[in-house]
Amino acid sequence: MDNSQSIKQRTSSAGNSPAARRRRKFVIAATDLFSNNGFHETTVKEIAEKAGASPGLIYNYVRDKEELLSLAIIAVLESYKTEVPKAVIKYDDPVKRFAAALAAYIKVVADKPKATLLAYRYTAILPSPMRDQIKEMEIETNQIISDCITTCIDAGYFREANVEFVSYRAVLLAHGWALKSWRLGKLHNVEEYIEGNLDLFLTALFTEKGRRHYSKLCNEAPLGG
Amino acid sequence: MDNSQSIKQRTSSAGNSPAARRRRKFVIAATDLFSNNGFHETTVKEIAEKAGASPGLIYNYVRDKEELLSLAIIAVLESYKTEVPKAVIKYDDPVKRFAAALAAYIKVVADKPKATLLAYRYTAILPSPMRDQIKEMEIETNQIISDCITTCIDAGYFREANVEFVSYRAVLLAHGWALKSWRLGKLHNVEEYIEGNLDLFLTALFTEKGRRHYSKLCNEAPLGG
DNA sequence: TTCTGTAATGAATGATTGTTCATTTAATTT
DNA sequence: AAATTAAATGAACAATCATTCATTACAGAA
Repeated sequence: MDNSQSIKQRTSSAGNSPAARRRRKFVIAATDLFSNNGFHETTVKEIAEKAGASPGLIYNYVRDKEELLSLAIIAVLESYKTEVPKAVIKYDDPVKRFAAALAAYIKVVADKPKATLLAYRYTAILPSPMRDQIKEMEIETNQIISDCITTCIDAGYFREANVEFVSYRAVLLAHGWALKSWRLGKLHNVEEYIEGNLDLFLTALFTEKGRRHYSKLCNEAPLGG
Repeated sequence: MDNSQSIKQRTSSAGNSPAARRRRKFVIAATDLFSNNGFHETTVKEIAEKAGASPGLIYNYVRDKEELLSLAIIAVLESYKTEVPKAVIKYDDPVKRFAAALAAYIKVVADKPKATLLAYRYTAILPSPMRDQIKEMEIETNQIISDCITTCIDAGYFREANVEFVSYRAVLLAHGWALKSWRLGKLHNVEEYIEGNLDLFLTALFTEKGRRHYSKLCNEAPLGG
């Protein structure tokens, strides 16, 4: 009868009420099943089972199956947007910041590769406003990397370049870790992948000044962390 | 009653019999619909309509809906495997060959970005033997690029590097053109994208000898084809 | 304990859709 | 023309699931 009342809390993911916690349980279960078996191949019943509840109950916390997908994908993007800045603020040096951002991004992806794939596979089926929100979040994370690059250029460490463009490639290669695993199987470990990509970008972008600056940095304290 | 007889030709895509042509019509219609609306969102009826036939007829040419998906994805990978070598054999110079391979790959992707996305989104739902075949085809195309890089290294133009690793990144960035369009919208044209990526790899990989060699090449005749 | 509102259940519903197959149409042969 | 084979149709079938809702279990208040 009354529509909007029965849905407990429509806040995106925050909150610690019992309602919010139960809701999160459903999202987690759904994420897991969607990631492993695909969205269309997963039934609501299975999600309920995995969350230790009955199928009907899900509809008290979520409008429909699709909303679970939205929430799952948004959680992934949120983890990018949280983890990358957290890594960046630890450093002052522009080059270190860039390196930390790239490394952090790859690590988040590597931590839950299936989740990244989920976003890749299913963003397209979401209704357009939701897609826009997701795109917005992507761009925000990209911006963090862009800023790092811009700072490096301003400091004279990186040569002039289309920043937006370079950062897009960095992000793509980060996602690449997840895309790789099922396309070509496991070839390397994450550390190697991070190092290889960092090397690629730095070698391509450094000015002479940047190169000297960097080798001095490396002698002082090894990168990574 | 008799199963295997009524299916006209189970050959992958070749043949010019009327049967093969009709079969291809279905695959083309399916590819278009799957690409634009998604596999699960497309009904067999729609495919039939688009192909100008009745739903029942499809099953004379194809085992099931899923086989249409297989054929669609395989067609994409086949176009990679055909176009890239075609571009490479036009050149003798190792660096030019690498450049041509990368450019060709990006161009095929850019020509049918939706098709590339199709492969990304739906390979996972295919049965494992089909997935393996697709993976095999991927690797074969990768190998072409790997070979280019190895030749460059042997000639002393590129520095030592993990070849498999570098070629994977090249492929990923090629696919990136398709992945980009719907994630971040259109930022650049393909030509810029090709040039930017080429620049990235060459700057990162060149030895001093390679750099000199390349600038000599560029003065003789501008790259690209 | 009794009452009351909320949480939870899970069988029933209804809509969708891949697939089949009895039937018709067309093409080819005799 | 008649007979035979192949191609094509599309209504009907069967299975699947997302979603609903009548019903039950529960929690706290009076």
